[in-house]
Formats: sequence, structure tokens, C-alpha cells
Amino acid sequence: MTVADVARSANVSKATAARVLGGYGTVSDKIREQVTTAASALGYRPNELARSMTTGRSGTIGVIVGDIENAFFSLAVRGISDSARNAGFNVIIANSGEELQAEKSAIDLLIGRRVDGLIVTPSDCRESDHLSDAIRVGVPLILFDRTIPALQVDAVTGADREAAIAATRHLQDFGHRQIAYITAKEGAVGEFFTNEYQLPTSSVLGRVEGFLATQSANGVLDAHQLVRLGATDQKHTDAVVSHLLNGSAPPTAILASDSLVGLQVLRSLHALGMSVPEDISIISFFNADWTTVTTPPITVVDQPVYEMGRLAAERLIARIDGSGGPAEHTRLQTSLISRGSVGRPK
Amino acid sequence: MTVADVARSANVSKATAARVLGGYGTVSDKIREQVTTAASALGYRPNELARSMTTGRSGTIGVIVGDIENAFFSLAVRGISDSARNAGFNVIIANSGEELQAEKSAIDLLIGRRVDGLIVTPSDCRESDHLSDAIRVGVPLILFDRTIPALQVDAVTGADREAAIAATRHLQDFGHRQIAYITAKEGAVGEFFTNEYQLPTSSVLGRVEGFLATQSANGVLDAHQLVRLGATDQKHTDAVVSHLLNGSAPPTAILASDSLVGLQVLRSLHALGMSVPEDISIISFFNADWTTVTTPPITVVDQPVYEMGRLAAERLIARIDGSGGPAEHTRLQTSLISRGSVGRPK
DNA sequence: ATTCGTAAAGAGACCGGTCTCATAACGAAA
DNA sequence: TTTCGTTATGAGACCGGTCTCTTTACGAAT
Repeated sequence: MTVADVARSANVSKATAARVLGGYGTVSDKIREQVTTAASALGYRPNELARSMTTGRSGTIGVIVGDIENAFFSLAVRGISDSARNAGFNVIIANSGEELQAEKSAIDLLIGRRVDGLIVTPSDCRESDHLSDAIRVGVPLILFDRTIPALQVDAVTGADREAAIAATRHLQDFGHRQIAYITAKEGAVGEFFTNEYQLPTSSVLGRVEGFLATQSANGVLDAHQLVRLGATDQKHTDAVVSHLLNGSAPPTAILASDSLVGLQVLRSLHALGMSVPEDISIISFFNADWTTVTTPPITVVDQPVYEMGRLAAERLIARIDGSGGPAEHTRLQTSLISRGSVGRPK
Repeated sequence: MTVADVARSANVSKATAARVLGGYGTVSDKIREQVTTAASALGYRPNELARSMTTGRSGTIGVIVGDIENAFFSLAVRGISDSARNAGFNVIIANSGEELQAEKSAIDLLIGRRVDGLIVTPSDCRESDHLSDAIRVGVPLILFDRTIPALQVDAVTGADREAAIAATRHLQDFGHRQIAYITAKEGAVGEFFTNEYQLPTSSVLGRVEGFLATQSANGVLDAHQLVRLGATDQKHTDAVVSHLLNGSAPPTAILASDSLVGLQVLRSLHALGMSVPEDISIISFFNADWTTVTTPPITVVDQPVYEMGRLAAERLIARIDGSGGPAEHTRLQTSLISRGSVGRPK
């Protein structure tokens, strides 16, 4: 059923029917009535594809997240969706699985679908060609959770450095010196942080830098040796954790880079018979729902993720609507929620 | 940059350029080379909108879930996405928030976007007009997790009745008679199950029926009074749980209808100072990741959600490709994972 | 040399909307 | 009565692809 069909049935021209159905131009009440009844009788549904092809606007924003199963991202997606729906936009979600190649093809796909704008969590902050392509084509872009220093583009992230500093200080205040930082970034068991090229995402890098600076300020100069990679799944996390605890200078506290790592580390510790916080303390990034029901509940770095999503969408929509000005990087403050998973070192 | 631009730059006709760029028809190697270099020099990107408008296929399937933040659904979405990507389809996700109105407008939106097929978790199994509309328009449809009896359409669900029977038996085996079943479906505090119109989703209804039948078989005839609604959020769950425990015949065990309810119930019990499984036993539907890190870990009904998603997508794609035959309802078996949250009643 | 078959290229209609421009109708002002 | 302005409608181009139909070129077979 097309406008032409409706027009024929209502005995008006295609243009007039289109005016009624599309809600533009001026039409007399009589004709409007005529067309709408014909339309509903025929069960007319507008073809949004055709509509957005002529208008050049799809009313859709594309979102590319690292992992939709991660509660961090699904919360962000809700923030984005709520905000977008409010402004009359729809959202298409794509999953990159934190893989650059998937991210690239997702961007191609979404630009092909003529989204009006993009929100992306770049999986690799050192690769930005595909993103600058998008910008060159004229698609407004907002980076989410991570920045790309080489790219002059809007970004909405957490204040990762400050968050790590606060978390590290919290542990130091309890007397911890040997603190491990564990992240899921690809890496061999036992591999520790030596240079920034190991960490492709700016958020993790920022946290690690904050952690190292705070440890260094406390006189711990080899802290980087306890920044461990490779907690990609339960098996690898088990290996990373037991390697840490069997090392020459085992940590008395662990900082988990996100809630998935936090959960896995917790399982590893349970498996090794360690109790929290008596044997070891733990702080996790992201206030995941499960962190309140463990024994003890977990002290977390609370990131305003929903708000970050909301803000990213608002910024994007402003750009779509033609708001100018230089690229802005908004960093949202985090807070530490102290629960029971941090104690004094043995 | 359009095919016409590329054609002009490569000194060939629009039709020939389109043949190269669209990968159809026959073109000589020389011309192909000419066109592809021109295309990449100009940074040509196909307009998928235009493409799918002419072909009538968008290569996209639409998925409408109740709540993307619910791990049950995000796992299902991954199953669907993996399967769809494999077959060359992309996925658009929409959130209904379990609200019929949002579900309707999401369906309108997706059909307007000319998705090739739909996977829907119907928020209300008694309302099916919008879904039969979709079918009438010719969009293949698969129901996910829930069926609509009035509608002859493919569905992929869990074996909910059997799952509830197994879980209830498990509790009975430990000696429980007073067992409560708690669901998030809208309802007042203290409201219990009296008729099936209170439960708009077939999956929950199936579980409740299985539960009641099993209790009845064990000689508990007023089991329906312990089927409680209204565990929509933490506050309401707290109220529902304390109302239950302060009632005349407090339950010695609780069946939680999904992992969100399970988590909330656990928090409520903690808040009331009840310990699991000494004071009360608990089984939750869905093997959520957090269920292994609580103390004790939670006994769950493990639903093969990823597999359900995969299957739904495969069935849908088969229908899109014109596979005929009557509507099929696939029920996937669940299994009970016994952990530490079930003990003997006091 | 003629005929035929096939591969390669072009011309132009088409999908279903939007939107510009032209035209018709009508009432008010001169 | 003529002129003007405004509103309501129609005709048709356009968006960027696909695809059918036609024409041309070329090699093989007769």
C-alpha cells in the first residue's frame, strides 16, 4: 500500500495524499478526512525507507558498543535510548565485541543505513581512520567512555584518572601498598604494564595512570608490575589471579577494571579459598547490581553511566541539529561507594 | 557520492557502474577495475536505503525485547545476533519495557523500516492485533520466550511448565510445603494468583501452572495464595517479601520468576536478617552470572537462552527464505543447577 | 562471407516517498 | 468588473540504487 494507492482510492492526486499522510503542506479538512479514511481502510503504512531517502534524514542514531551483555553498556544504551526517543530519534545498536574489524564494518553498515549520527565506544584508541572517514562523510560522531587523542571530536567519558586515584587512595588509607590492577585487555598470564601501547582504550589507560601516580606518590615505585592484563574470561582470570598470589610480592588488594573482571576475580578468590576482606581487599569499577548481594558486598567506583549515555545522546542530537563549536570532552565525576570488601592488609 | 558520480568519473554508464558496485550482472575485467578505482578514489559508499528500497529486502531483522538491561534478554540478543550475522543479516534492537504501547510503536517503526522479519517477546499474550497486522503485511514473525495461543505463529520458548515442576519437586524433596512463587508482574502488595488474567505472559503463566500442579500433587491445595505479584523493583519486592514472611503461613522456600526478581528477593531477605538456606530456601529462574558468587551460591533453573535466541533467528531466516509449513512451537528443555541455596525447612 | 550465440555495455523505467512549481478557485479590495 | 492575494490541488522531477530491455561487438560455426 503506497500513497499512490491511497490517492487513487480517495480520488485525489498523489501529491495531496502525500501531504495528508506526511503531515506537511496545506490540505482542506474535507480532503484530509477523505484521505485518512482511505488510508486506514487500506491499512497504509508509510515506507520509512523511501521517506528518509528523499529527506536525507533517517531519524535514527547508530550506537556501537563493545559488548551489549556487559551491564555497563546496556545501562548506557538505556540512557542513550531514553534521551533519543525523547527527541524523536530511534536507535540502532551494533555490537563490536571490542574488535576493530567488527567496529569498522558496523560503522560502514550504519552509515550505509544513513543514520543521522553515531555514538561509538572505540575499541582501539590508536586507530581512527574509520572514524575520521565517518566525520568526513558528514556524520556527527560522539565517542563514548573513551577518547581518541588524535581525533578532534566530542566525547563523553567518566573521570577515569580521578576515579582510579580515589580508589587507590582508599586502599592506601587502609594500609595497602601491594595493590594489583586487573584488566580484561588481551595479554598473557603474568604480563604486566610496561607501556601504554598495551592498553588500547583510553579509559583503562587513564585509570592505570591514575593508579600508578597514586602508588608512586605513596612511595610504591614498581606498582606497574602489578598492573595485569588478560582477565578475558573466567579461566584466564583464574590464571592471572593465582599467578599474582603465588608471585614474590603478592598483592593485599585488587582493583578490578570493570564489573565483569570484578566478578571473575571474586570467583577466582573464592576458588583459591581466599576470603574478602580478611585475606585480600577488592574494589571494582562500576556499581553492578550483584555487588550488593555478595558477602561481603563489594566496594565500587560508581560511574554515572546512565547519565553518560543521556549526555552523549543529547550532545549528538545537538550536533545533528547543527549546533557548532569546537569538539568538547565531557568527563563525568565518579564516586566511591564504600561497602565491605576493603579491610586492613594482613 | 552516488553510482552516477562514479560512473561519470570512470567514463561508463550508470548501469555499468551499478553492476560493478552492486556485484551483479556481467562486466569486463578492464571496466571493473576502472570503476572500482574510481569508486575508492571518490570514497563511494553504497546507500543501503536506496538499495533496499528497490530490492524490497533490507537484510535486517528486527528484535523487540522486554528489557535489554535484563541479562536474560541481552544473552538472547547475542544468540540472535550471532546467528543473524552468520546468515548475512543485521539486527535492529528495540526495547518495549514490557509495555504494550511501546511494543506496538516499535513494530510500526520496524515494519516501516522494512525489516525482513521480526522476533518479538510479546509483553501481553492476550493482545495480538498488532502482531497479526504484521503477519498480514507479510513480515515473518517469531515469538520469543512467550507464545500467544490465539495466534498461529512460530515460537521458541523454554519448557516453562516442566521447569517449574522440576524446581518445585526439588524443594518438595527437601521437605518444603509452604513455597512462595514471586514474579515481577504488576500487582499490589499481598495480591496473589486467582486467575490467569493476572499474568499476561505465557512463560510466567506456564511456570505458575506447573508450580501449582506440583504443589497440588503434593497435597498443598492453597498454593495459589503464595503466588505473589508486584516484585517490580527493590522497594516493592521488599514489601512483597515482608508481607509474605509476616503472613499467617510464611513460606519456607521461594521460587523467583527471573534473575532480577531473584536478586531483589535476596536483598529483601538480607535486609530482614534471614539467612539462606538456614531460614529460607530460594531457587531463581535463569542462570545469571551473579548467582555463583553469593553466599551461598543460588540454585537456579538454567534456561538455554543463547540457544533459544540462535534457534529463533534460524527459524526466522528460514521463513524469510520462504520455508513453508505450519507454525511450530519449539520448547527447549531446562535443567536445574543445584547450588547451596536450598536446604531443609526449619 | 554470412549467420548465430553470447558477452558487455547503455538507456531508461521503477521503488515510494518529498517537494517545487504551476494552476485553479475564491473572496476581498479597488 | 478587474486585479490581487491566498489557499487548495495537481503534475512531475527527484533521491540513489536495481533491473529489464535493447543495442553493440566479437568470435565461432556454417
